[in-house]
Amino acid sequence: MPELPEVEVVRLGLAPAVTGAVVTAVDVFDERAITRHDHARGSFADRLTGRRMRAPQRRGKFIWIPLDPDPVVEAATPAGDAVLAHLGMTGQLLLREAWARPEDEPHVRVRVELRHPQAGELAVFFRDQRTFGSLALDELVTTDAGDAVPTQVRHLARDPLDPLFDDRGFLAALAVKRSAVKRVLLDQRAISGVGNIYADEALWAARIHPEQPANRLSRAKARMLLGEIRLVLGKALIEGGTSFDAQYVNVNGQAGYFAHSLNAYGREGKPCPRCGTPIVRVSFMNRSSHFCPKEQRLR
DNA sequence: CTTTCGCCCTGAGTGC
DNA sequence: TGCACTCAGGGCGAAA
Repeated sequence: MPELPEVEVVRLGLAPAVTGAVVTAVDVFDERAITRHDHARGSFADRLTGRRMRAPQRRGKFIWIPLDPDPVVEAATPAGDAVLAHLGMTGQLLLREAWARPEDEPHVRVRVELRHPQAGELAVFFRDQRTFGSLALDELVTTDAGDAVPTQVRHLARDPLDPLFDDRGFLAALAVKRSAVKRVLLDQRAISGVGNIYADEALWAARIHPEQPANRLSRAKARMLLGEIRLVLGKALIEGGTSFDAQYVNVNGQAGYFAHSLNAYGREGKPCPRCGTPIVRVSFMNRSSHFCPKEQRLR
């Protein structure tokens, strides 16, 4: 459920607490929470303990926190390394007092204890009900544009809120692909950060049927779609993200408000806010698509 | 190469 | 009340 806006809210919340902090202890309570980690180079806890964190970064739905160079294995990782996090469906990164007990709340998979030069001792809890999320220590690699990203993020396209997002490249990808336009929106190699909720919302705003073949969109329509993607992601970010239940929350455990602003997603049978036609839900790619059957026609 | 499919997982909700 | 079943879906790797 956490898509770009939710993940960005988490990154912004994490930043003041972790930037400059030193990891004093790492407890992994459930190994499934670190399935992204490559154990061949050492355990997650061993590699993270003692390291100093820099400012958190994000691309698409991935967050990472670059670390100051490790004095022990400096040569092995020329661009450095980082703690990488993907929240999956139900992952949460929560700021806690250092004395807070992980066993007092459900699904705490990992606890990272920090000492911050100003804020002092604190802890970050990684909670994850469905364990689709994961943490890892990952190597950074330098991209063509000169920025350093974890190896697991390398294959992702930039996200539409990234100033270096390749508008022309994305439009070209749409123009070439015969698959459903929604499939392209969910393909993180074409555009990252968009998930089921914001794909449905952007398609509704642009009046495009989710199963319209991407290459059948006019250039103008495709450009409008990209604009609506940026618009809906930006609005959701300002509202603190979309929360349906207690699953998505910021680092302080608070829900976002954007669920009230959804026009299509999760509104099956309810009137389209523009024309009143009941929103329909159809099965698509093992998930659901919600759209207005009157305004979003398959051509 | 593209596209599809199955798997990972838990708790809320539904139907009988 | 209880039990079986369905659903939510991001990422990834295997299969077609």
